[in-house]
Amino acid sequence: MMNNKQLADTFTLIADLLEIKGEIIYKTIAYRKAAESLAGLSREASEYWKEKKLQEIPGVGKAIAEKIDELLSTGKLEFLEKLKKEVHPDLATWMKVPSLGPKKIAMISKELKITSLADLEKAAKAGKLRNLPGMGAKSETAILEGLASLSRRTGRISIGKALPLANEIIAALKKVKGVTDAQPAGSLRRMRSTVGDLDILVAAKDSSAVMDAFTTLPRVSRVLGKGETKSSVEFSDGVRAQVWVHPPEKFGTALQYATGSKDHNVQLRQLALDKGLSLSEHSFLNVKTKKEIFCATEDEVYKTLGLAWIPPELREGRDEIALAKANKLPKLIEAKDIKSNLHMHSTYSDGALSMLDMTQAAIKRGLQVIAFTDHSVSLGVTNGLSIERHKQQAAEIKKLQKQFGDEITILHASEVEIKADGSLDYPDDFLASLDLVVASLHSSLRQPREKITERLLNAVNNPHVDIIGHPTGREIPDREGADLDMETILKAAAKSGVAMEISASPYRLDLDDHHARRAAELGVLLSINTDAHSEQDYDMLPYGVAIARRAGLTKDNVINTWPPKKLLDWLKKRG
DNA sequence: GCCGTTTTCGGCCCGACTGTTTTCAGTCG
Repeated sequence: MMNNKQLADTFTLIADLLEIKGEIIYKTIAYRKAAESLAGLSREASEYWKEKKLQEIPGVGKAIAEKIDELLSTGKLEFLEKLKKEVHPDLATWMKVPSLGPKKIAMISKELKITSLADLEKAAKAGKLRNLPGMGAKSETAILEGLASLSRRTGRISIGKALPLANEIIAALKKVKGVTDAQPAGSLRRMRSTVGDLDILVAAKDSSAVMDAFTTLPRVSRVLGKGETKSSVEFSDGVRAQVWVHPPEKFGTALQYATGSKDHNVQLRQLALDKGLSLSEHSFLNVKTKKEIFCATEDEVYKTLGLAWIPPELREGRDEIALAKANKLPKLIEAKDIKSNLHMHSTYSDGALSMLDMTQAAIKRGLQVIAFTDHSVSLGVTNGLSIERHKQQAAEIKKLQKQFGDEITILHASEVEIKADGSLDYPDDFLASLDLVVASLHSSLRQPREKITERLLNAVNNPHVDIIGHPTGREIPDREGADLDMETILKAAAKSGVAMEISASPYRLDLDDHHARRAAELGVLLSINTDAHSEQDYDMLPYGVAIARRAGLTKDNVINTWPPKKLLDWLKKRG
C-alpha cells in the first residue's frame, strides 16, 4: 500500500515528465498541487480512499482521484507507464539541476539524443551544449556549475542549521548604512522543518551597498545573480541564500509577499481583488482609481484587507485566512509558555552534563519542572540504566531536590525503550515507581507497518507510560520515520490519555506539524521537550514550539505549559 | 487538471534576472 509520500513522489514525477513533454502548464501545476497536498496531509490518503472521499483532498479532482485509486489498488499506473514511453523518466532528474528547466531539457535531450545526467555532464564538458539553439558558453558553464552544486547539496537543510545561518547574514546586513530592517522570509520565516534556500528581506532606500555587502560575505563561494532588487549567492557548503531589498515604506507588502506560502498569497490576492484592490509585493493598487497604497508593515497589509495579522507559521493556505476573517485565529502557544522539560539526559546515560549542571542550566532558563529521562537498560550504546543504577540516581535526585528546594521540581524518570517485540524495557512495577515514563522507539524502525504500529500501541496503552517520545523516530534530513499507522495511534492516545511528544530537537521535530495538528483535532495531549543532552540543547525549544504553532496549537494542548501542581497531579493520577 | 457568492467554462501570479538576443525566452521564486 503506497503512503502519502510515495503518492506525492509519483505525481511529482508525472508533473516533471508532462512539463518536459510540453503539456499545458496548468495541467502540470495541477499535478504538483496534488502532490504537495498529499505530502502535507495529516491523515493517510488510503483512509480517504477507503471512505471513498479522495476528492475531499485539496487539489484532487476526478482524474487524480482515479489515478490514486489505481495506484492504491494495483500499485501501478497505466497513465504513467505510457508517459514514461514518451518522455524518458531519467529526464525528471534533470529538473533538479539549477539553471535547467523543462524547455532546455527537452531541447538538449532531443538534439543530443541523451537521457542520463552522466551523459549531460559529458556533453557539457565536451563543449557540445554551447552551439545548441538559444545556448551559449555561459549557459554551458551554468549547467556544469549546476551539476556540481547538485552533487554538493544534500537537498533541503534543517531549520536548525538554516535559522542560525540566516541570523548571521541578517546581523551583517543590518550593519550596512541605510538599512532600517532585515528579516527572514519564505519557509524559513514560516518555520518549516526544512528549508531549501534562505530568503532574506532588507529594508533600505538604496540597495547597492546591501547587495555589495551580501555578495561579499565570508564563505560565499559563488554569486548566482546580482541585481538592484534581488541577489543570490551560494556558500561553500552548498547552501544558497537570496536577499531582496525594498524601500522601507514598501517593506510590509514586500515581507508579506516573500514570506508566502504561495497558496496563502494566492488566497490573499483574491481577497484583495474582491475589495477592488490588486496586491503585489510593491503595494496595493486600487483597480478603479489607480491609487497606490503603501504598507510599511505587514500589520497594515492585513489590516487593509480587514484581517488580523496572521502569524507566519500559519500561512500555508489552509483555513487561516477564513479564521482571520472571522476573528477566530487561535492564540498560538509561545516559547515563554513552556514551564517544564520532561525529556532530557544526564551523564547517567548519554548526556554530556551531570544532573547538577543540567539542573542549574534549567533554572537559568526559568524552567519549573524537569525530568531526568536517562535511557533504559537495553540501549547499551547509551549506557542505559539498570534498575540497580536507578536506585543510585533516585538518591542523587532526592539530594538535588533538597539542595534546590522550591526553585525547581526534579522528577526521577526514564526514557524506556519500546523493544523490537513491543514489550517495554522494565517491568510494570518498576515503571510504576518512577515519577514519569517516556516510551520511545530507537531500534528496529524498519519493521512492517502493522508490526511497528502494534509495538507503539503497546506503549500507548500501558498505564504507566506518560509520554510517547519522538514517535516516528525520524531524523532530519536523512532518516524517514517508521511506517506507522498514525491515525490509529493517535486515536488510541486520545483514549488512553498518554501525551504525544513534539521533539524540539531540530534533527527530529517529531511529531511533525501535520501529525500534531491531527493529534489536537482528536483531543490528544501533546508534550514539547528538547531531549537535551547538553546545556545548549535547551535552547532548541523554539523549534519545537514552532512545530506546535504550525499545527495551530494553543497552550491548552500542551502539558508543558501547565502549572507544576497540575502537571504533578496529572502524573500521579496516571500512576 | 482543478475549481466555483463573476460557477460547468475559462481562468489559473507574475516580476526580476540572465543570457542570447536585437526585442525575447527560459528559469526562478
